[in-house]
Amino acid sequence: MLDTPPIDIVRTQSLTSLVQREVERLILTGELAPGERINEQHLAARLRVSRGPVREALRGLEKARLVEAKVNRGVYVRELSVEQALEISEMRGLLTGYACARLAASSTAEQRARLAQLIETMAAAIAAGDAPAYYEHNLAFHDALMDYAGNARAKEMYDALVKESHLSRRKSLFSARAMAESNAEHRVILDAIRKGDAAAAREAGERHIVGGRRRFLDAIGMAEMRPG
Amino acid sequence: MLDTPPIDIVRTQSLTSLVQREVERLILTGELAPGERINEQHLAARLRVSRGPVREALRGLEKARLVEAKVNRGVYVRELSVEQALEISEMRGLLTGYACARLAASSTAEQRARLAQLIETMAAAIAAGDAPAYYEHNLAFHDALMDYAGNARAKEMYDALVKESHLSRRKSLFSARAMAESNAEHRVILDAIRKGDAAAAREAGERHIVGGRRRFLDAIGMAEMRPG
DNA sequence: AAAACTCAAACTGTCGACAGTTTACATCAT
DNA sequence: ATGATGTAAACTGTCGACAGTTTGAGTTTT
Repeated sequence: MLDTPPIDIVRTQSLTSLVQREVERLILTGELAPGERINEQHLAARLRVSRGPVREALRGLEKARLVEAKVNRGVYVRELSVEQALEISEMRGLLTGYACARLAASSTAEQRARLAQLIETMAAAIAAGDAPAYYEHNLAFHDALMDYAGNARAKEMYDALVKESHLSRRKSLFSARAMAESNAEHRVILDAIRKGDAAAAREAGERHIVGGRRRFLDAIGMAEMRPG
Repeated sequence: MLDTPPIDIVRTQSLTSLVQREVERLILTGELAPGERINEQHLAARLRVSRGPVREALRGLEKARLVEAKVNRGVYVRELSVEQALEISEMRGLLTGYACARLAASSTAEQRARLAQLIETMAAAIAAGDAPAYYEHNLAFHDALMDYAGNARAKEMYDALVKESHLSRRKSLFSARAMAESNAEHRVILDAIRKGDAAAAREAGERHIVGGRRRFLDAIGMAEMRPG
């Protein structure tokens, strides 16, 4: 396994939670690849911990859908089929649409200003051809949307879906054109929110994810799976 | 703790999964009440199992939001605030609306027939004043909706939300009037699906859950918290 | 009588070990 | 060479034990 620094004992939180966070990090960054087996003993030795906390952490990650456990056969980083990835994206779209509708119904001036600011930052990233920066601020924009919507449960579900979507082997490397398209949709969303048009905001939020899915499929050359 | 039969060792599945299922059952049936502490040692002794599998099972239930773990202080059956219960119901409504829209866009004759059949069964239960039967078939109706929608992820999220909603201490004991209202909404949903009107189906599905929430609030005498 | 303190019992977090299963390799047969 | 077979190593599932923390009863102090 990989060279991560061992975890030190902290009395205010359990080793399990630390292991869980660390393994989650390894998965989300791709250091542990989808389909890869996670060896309990090696992982425990790596983190200078016994197998107990490791097993508990893996059980948690299993429920979070980041790993799959096969009885007597070990735990594997979950692999996402294209179909599963699309389902996840559809659910993200649903939640995003919901959040947009809620914001259209009630949002503060500061919230709208913050969203506008993020859109401008993304525009700057596109102009600079800085895809990683775009990616980062895009995440922040969607986080803000879900945050401001005021439904904690919705945000948690959304966050879980985003984590899960990282299991997709295909890294979403956007072209400049795709980024521009995406950010234009962000503007449509914000406009609808500003107008207080909940139905339009919802539609724009859902469309945005559908558009993201299309851009994703185009990027991996599976345009034929476009939603019909 | 309670008098459940001990779990026997089966080699094809782990004790952890059996313990998890059993504790989940205890929680969903209310034998373990929200707020109640779950003693690892007692539970392990009850089920004739060591603490390892019990701890792993509880870790899974924590991620499923059925229990909460406090470091060094044990695991408690989760308590739901009214606000949290409403958030859950809102998410159920969102998913239900989604499923209805999908079904309006594409469903088979058998599926529509099955839904119609469930509605008639519920009508019979109402006529007979059989609230438990209504409750059961209502669950089946909503299960079928999510099943037929064809998005496995959506169904899993929905199922998780339903389980979580059982944490609400207020048991939803419906009056005959509430049941009749609820079933009338079922008919509206099915009509929209039959007409292939996705927007109407979605609206009907969401309204149905909102209506359920109103009936719920009426029942517990908190009408003032009606969504505004 | 109420609050602060003391100490033992109870409990959680963690560990190392054992049993049973799976996996991988070496050997043998074809 | 290829496939089947047997065996040892590796790994998972489970258990019992120990250490540190929390809880609660009993005692002392104000």
